[in-house]
Amino acid sequence: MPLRPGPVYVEILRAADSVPRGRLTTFGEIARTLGDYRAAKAVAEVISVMGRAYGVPWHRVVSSRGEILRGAEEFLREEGVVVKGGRVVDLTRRLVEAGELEARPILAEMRRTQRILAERVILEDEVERPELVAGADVAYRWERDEGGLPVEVARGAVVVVDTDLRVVDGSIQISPAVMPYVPTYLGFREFPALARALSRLSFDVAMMDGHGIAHPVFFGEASHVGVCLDIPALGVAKRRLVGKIRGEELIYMTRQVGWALPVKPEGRPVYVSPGHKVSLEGSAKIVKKFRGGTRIPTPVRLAHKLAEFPKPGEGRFGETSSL
DNA sequence: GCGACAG
DNA sequence: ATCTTGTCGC
Repeated sequence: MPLRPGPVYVEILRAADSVPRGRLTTFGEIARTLGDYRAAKAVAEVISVMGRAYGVPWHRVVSSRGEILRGAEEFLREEGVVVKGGRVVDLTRRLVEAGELEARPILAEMRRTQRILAERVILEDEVERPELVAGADVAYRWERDEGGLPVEVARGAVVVVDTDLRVVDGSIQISPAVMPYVPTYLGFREFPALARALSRLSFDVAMMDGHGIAHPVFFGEASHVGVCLDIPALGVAKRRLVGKIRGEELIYMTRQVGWALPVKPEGRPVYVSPGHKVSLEGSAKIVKKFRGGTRIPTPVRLAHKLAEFPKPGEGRFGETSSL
């Protein structure tokens, strides 16, 4: 099966390819063309890692302050662009703005999909007393395909844990990443790898690294996975994406979307939010029950470890540990 | 420099 | 998330 970069990677490269010789654009302009300025950092990474190998004029894409990518200076000079101190001098005059770039507003389309699917989220407990919790996480690595082209690879891992916090089952699934990490679109990035691993196992509720409804359109990764696989799911995150903390409640747009559960009296809280077929109360209850003395609950912690790509020379059969 | 947006 | 040296604390 040949590795093909997903549509978001393709649109980023297409946008860069539409910048003519002697002109420039920015990571942010490309991100806005895709439909969301939040993708600016992802654009920078994709252009710098994939641009040269895919034959697009990567050197014509710079930061909003005119900072150029490493190695771009000689190519820009050759096109008559003046570079001084690692920055282009006349960005304004040469700038190709978002409206002139050739790319589809794919992130805007994905946002619409999130809004539609968010209406399907159910915030009631399907399972009253979960016995088996599936911790799920994904690790990433840039690799090269058979033709030497860089592709980002996802390694999804799921660990099923019982009420004694014992591992009873697990799965690892490797697949090409479908899109780079863009804040608020994490569900799209991780869903394929998670779905492959989750669909091979049986459990009562899935717990993943990320947020559930604590999201700008109430459709974080845990909601995405929960709705699309029609399984109970909840999110556990180390950092906040949206909302304000009031006591232990996480409030966004006048309603509670999750919890900021204290771990130690003075330590940082862990953010918990329902994804699908789990209630607010249920999500906190499950995390407390399956938390083994550490900040990150055991199922997610183990999944995180299992997802890691083995270092060269370590592990057998491509596995980090045996399950 | 500030603000900050999961992974 | 990944890249990475040393450092702090249970």
